[in-house]
Amino acid sequence: MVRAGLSPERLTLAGAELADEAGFDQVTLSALARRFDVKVASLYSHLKNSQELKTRIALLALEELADQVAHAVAGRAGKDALMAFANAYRDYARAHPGRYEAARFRLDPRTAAASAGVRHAQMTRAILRGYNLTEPDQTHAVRMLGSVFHGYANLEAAGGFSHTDVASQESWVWTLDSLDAALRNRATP
Amino acid sequence: MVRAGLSPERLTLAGAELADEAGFDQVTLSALARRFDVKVASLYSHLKNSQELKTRIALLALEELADQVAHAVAGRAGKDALMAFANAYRDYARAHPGRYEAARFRLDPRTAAASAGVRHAQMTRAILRGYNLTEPDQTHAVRMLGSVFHGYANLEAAGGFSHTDVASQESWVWTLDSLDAALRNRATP
DNA sequence: GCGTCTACCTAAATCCTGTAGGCAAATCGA
DNA sequence: TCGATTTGCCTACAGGATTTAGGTAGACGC
Repeated sequence: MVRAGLSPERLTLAGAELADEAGFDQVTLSALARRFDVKVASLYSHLKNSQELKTRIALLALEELADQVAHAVAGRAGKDALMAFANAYRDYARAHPGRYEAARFRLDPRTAAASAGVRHAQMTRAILRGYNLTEPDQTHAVRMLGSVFHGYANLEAAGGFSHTDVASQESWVWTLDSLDAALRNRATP
Repeated sequence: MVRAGLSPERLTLAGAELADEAGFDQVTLSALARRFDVKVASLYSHLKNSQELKTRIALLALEELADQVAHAVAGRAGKDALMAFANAYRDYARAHPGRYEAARFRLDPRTAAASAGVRHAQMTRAILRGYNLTEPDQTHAVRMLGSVFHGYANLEAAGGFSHTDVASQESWVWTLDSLDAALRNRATP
């Protein structure tokens, strides 16, 4: 009986790949067991339950996304930083739809507070420094940007933008231009 | 043996209520059968499978949402119409979280084309008439507005805006003000 | 080499989906 | 009103996912 060499990390990674290939809701312990050619019960030595698997995939996705955004934004400011941030976000959602979906998985508050989600909020605020907003406007802006990025990625993933011949890329740039203008408008002199 | 008086319509409505109470992913034929005190297999006389149930709930939600938006927007124009539209959208998402989630359920293209989703798109374009946008700007704007509304409702439902003491309502108004300004900025003279 | 730990196993309970076939209530035609 | 047909709900069953309990054999420390 050769051992498969499972671990929470390998299972999480395989789960993330499975999510990208088949959708986050197709990520089951059974599917994962098949992928490793192992019996389902064996996975319970490494993961408490399927909830933990999903949580781990979500945390992985948040981490990866935060890394990519951080890398994209580094050394940029103002509109340049805004565009880099938004593009990193959208690119990740397009390249890793399952992981992106996982990143939206509802975490319990304690887990969320310890996740890379915190870095996302910090980076968003960092972007906004270039726009000279005072509180509470900065908080409002964080929420607005989060909504647009998330909403756009979501609708695009759902195929909502594929029924006209206007390219999604153009709408995206147009949207970011509009947001930039709106934020500059809000700047305190 | 008293008959329960099931029908696709009653099942759909009960499913929608169940979604609001417990979440769309908790909507199962089993749960529905329990609610009607009926055996699961009996439901298959009225619904092809659980996919059809979910699709019907999604269509119901789209219909209801379109009705509410249409009612809210009637007789308004410009920013007034934009606010009414956006508020109707958000209010529905808050009052009926499960149905709202259902409205985002991925429909196959044929079903989607015959759904109230079409009315949503039309109404969004109607709102934008007040901003005097030419194509393709109008399409871009439709996408931007859809993203913001959807993204905001989604993040709010996920509890993403409950960690600071800045009221979500204020951010919402601020966001709508910003969008209005951005759209006015885009108007062709 | 021996004992312990642990990775993976079998077995089984529970729950959800879906199919096949049966009985009785509702309905309709004469 | 009575008989035939339709149909609403049933039992039975099969398949797949989750999860727990308990067993066996490989890996590893001494």
